[in-house]
Amino acid sequence: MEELFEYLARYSPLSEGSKRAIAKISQELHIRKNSDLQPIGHTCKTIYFLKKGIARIYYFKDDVDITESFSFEGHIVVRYESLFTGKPSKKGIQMLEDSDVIAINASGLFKLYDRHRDIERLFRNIFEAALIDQVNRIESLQFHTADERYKALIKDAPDIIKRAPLKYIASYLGITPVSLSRIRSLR
Amino acid sequence: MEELFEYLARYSPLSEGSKRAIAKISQELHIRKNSDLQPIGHTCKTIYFLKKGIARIYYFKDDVDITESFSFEGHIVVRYESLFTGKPSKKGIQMLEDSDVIAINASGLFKLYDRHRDIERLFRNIFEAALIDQVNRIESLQFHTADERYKALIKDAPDIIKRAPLKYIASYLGITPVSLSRIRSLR
DNA sequence: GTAATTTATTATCATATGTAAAGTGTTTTC
DNA sequence: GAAAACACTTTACATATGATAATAAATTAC
Repeated sequence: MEELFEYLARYSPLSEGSKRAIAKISQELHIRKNSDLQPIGHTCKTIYFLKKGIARIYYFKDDVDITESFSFEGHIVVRYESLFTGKPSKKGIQMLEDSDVIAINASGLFKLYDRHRDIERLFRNIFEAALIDQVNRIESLQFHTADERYKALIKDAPDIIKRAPLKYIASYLGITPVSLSRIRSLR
Repeated sequence: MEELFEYLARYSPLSEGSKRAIAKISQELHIRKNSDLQPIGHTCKTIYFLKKGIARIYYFKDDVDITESFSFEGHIVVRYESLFTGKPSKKGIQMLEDSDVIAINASGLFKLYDRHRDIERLFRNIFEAALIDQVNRIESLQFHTADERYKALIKDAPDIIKRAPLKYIASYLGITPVSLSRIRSLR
């Protein structure tokens, strides 16, 4: 659990009691490469922290597999639109490598908000940071070319090329694998 | 202020004392059509509630004016990436009509969090909802055609066509005005 | 109210990306 | 380790969108 608390401490401090409370509603999981951490159709009731490994959130649009986002070790994975609405998500979470994950029970966490104000504040800060990330992603999608987005991705996460199949990277960039191949062949 | 409190009540309840505290750090403004509520380059230190009128968040990319988002009466406008980082925003907020706005001082608001837990909780809820909106916007930009995005926009906000210049709508959709003209002429 | 400016449309041509199909290389399965 | 499945690249052609320019329509300024 230590990695998780190091991550959380980056957002705001937690009392020892709050840490114990979070530990109590969390459990460590090992997930095999290519298997689903959460399948499509389930309601998101868990906040996952990636200790080791890399994940993607994906869904199907007209039978085409679309990668909405990648998440790396040392970060959390959440399907916000399901977690905060309580509705089933049409998105799944798949691990792209054999992975170690800490699963935090979300309804348990939200209950802790009342008695542990530092926890509520901490997760408010985490979700505010996530909001910033999403705004920046929109900017990237709205007015950068596919080529620019690809360059930005490999700058941001150079090892993504080695760790995720190009077909997933392509749909993440909003293009087809064929088009990504073309972009890559220009270098 | 009543419209503001009706809006806030949709997210979670506020005590009378909390309402008074918010009113104290808020002020009503009248803004002329086409003028900036917040110019580019300023740090976002205010959360605006639109009583009447319509706003856009915009910025310049390579001298081209880009509309990042529209906001309508009965909703708030915030440049999250600046509000939560404290960094100057490269985005401005412009009113597209003569407008009535309630300006909530953000640092004043954040100070209220300590003594008014209902306020912290309320704004956590508001920002969580904003996070959902951004996730959905990403999905729209990532895997819908410009034509689909245009249809979705007029379904979502039919009067946007009458109230915002098409050039702004075009850049919001991630296309040029010429391309938007083409899309529109197909109907 | 007229002139000047801005906004929107249309046409033409260029470019980027999509689709489909074929071929090559890699991984998985038994 | 061979066969099958999958991933990636390349080519050819189709389509959508961009860039530019000309024109028309609407708005703004005086």
